[in-house]
Amino acid sequence: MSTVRGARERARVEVTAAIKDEARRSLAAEGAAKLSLRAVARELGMVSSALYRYFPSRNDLLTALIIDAYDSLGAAAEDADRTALAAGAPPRARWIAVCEAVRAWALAHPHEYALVYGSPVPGYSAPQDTIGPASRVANTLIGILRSAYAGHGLALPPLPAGLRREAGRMTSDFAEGLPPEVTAALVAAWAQLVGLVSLELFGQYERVVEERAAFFAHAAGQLAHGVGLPAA
Amino acid sequence: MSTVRGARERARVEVTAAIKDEARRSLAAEGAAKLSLRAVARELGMVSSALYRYFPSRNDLLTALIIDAYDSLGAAAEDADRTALAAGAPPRARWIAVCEAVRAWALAHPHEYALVYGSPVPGYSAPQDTIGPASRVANTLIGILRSAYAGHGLALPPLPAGLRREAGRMTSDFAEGLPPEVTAALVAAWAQLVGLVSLELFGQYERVVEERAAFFAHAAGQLAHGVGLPAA
DNA sequence: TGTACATCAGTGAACGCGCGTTCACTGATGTAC
DNA sequence: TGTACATCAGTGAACGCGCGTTCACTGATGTAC
Repeated sequence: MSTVRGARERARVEVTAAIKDEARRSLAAEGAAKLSLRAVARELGMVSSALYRYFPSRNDLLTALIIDAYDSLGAAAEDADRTALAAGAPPRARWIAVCEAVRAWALAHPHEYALVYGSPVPGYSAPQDTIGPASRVANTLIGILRSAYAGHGLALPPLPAGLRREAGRMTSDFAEGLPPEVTAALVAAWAQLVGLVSLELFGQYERVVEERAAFFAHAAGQLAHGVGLPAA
Repeated sequence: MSTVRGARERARVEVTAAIKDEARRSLAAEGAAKLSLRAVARELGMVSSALYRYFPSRNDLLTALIIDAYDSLGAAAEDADRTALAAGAPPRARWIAVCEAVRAWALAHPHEYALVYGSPVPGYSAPQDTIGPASRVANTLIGILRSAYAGHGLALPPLPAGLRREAGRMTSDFAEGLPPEVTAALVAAWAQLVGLVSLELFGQYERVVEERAAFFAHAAGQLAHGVGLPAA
């Protein structure tokens, strides 16, 4: 009953996937704001109204793409960490591996990256379902810092008075067990990581940075330093 | 001849400004991808074809908005630095003042910020004219580092071998006079600054960072540290 | 100062296009007896 | 195993909308003599 579904159910799964694949292709050509159900249907040889059997509206299709993008990016980050960990890498190397994985995924899926980390799509607001997938990358980074902290500890300067409460709240909200100054540094590093990737991807490195891989590797090392994972 | 223009010329300047103002308003409501000449014209009580007397196409209007946005942001950064300098602030305080000015401008003009630092508008590619205005913020930061370097110097660890050439090239391209490791750190800090502002603005701080001003101030201090401007 | 002409802002209609969504329908697949 | 009915994927037409851009035009402003 749960393994062998009927032809109807199997077809449904396949067509749903085909719609999302085609929508991702359309995303790449036109951007999220111009994602069009009719264009997707046309490309699939269906009539546009048929898509409504699969997604109740354009926004629901967008939501599905966003969740998939977060999940795909999150999986890439988790894989990179798992691989580094299996190779016996210390926390700093794991951190850098995850940063590199995020950048690599973004370069491979620029429009899905823009979908989640670019400017918001006008008229669209992400529903609750995106929250879980959205935090996978951050959780991976938190995991690395947790094990570093459990190992040799993380030495960071104390927080300014004005930020202690907020850092405490953030810690108990999503980074239980870390010292608050590490939590604060982590969030800042995460924002900075996204900044590095976004600027490269959105064309701001034009005429500025040429050797982008080397530059990113250096910056990722600085980020590691910023969260208390200094070199050597 | 150059001071008192005819009624025609004065009208042209005013209508051009009115069109851009209305377009900025429309930007805020719908986003850049949906910026519509017809909607702008409608709002101004003109007929849509009349706009073609002022901008040869939709893309040219977009370009004008982008240049204005870069200029407005650049002016905000420069003002902040001038003010800090006039108050006798040391380089680190000037750096932080400029970062704060960028954030404040972005919060005040979120859609213009998204226009220049958000995901690229599909089907639009920025022409040469945007390059100059685009670099005003970076140039302000470079100026601060130059005077810090001329003063007490800037102590940063040496660059990894793989980045020395690139850092040298960047230095001679746009930061003549700075040590290459400072140039590299500056570019990374600039990307990270944009990341901090973008994430806050694009809604990624939801459920994560609450006391955003305090958090940003702390992060800006870390950025200053990263370019060799440590506290006290 | 007055006249003839050139310039140009703004009009209104049109072209050709694409969009999201609804709805009554057909016909194939699945289910209960 | 066979029949009757329910479910549901996909169709095709339609609604009502908005878009960028072109074009021939009117009428006011500016310029040269």
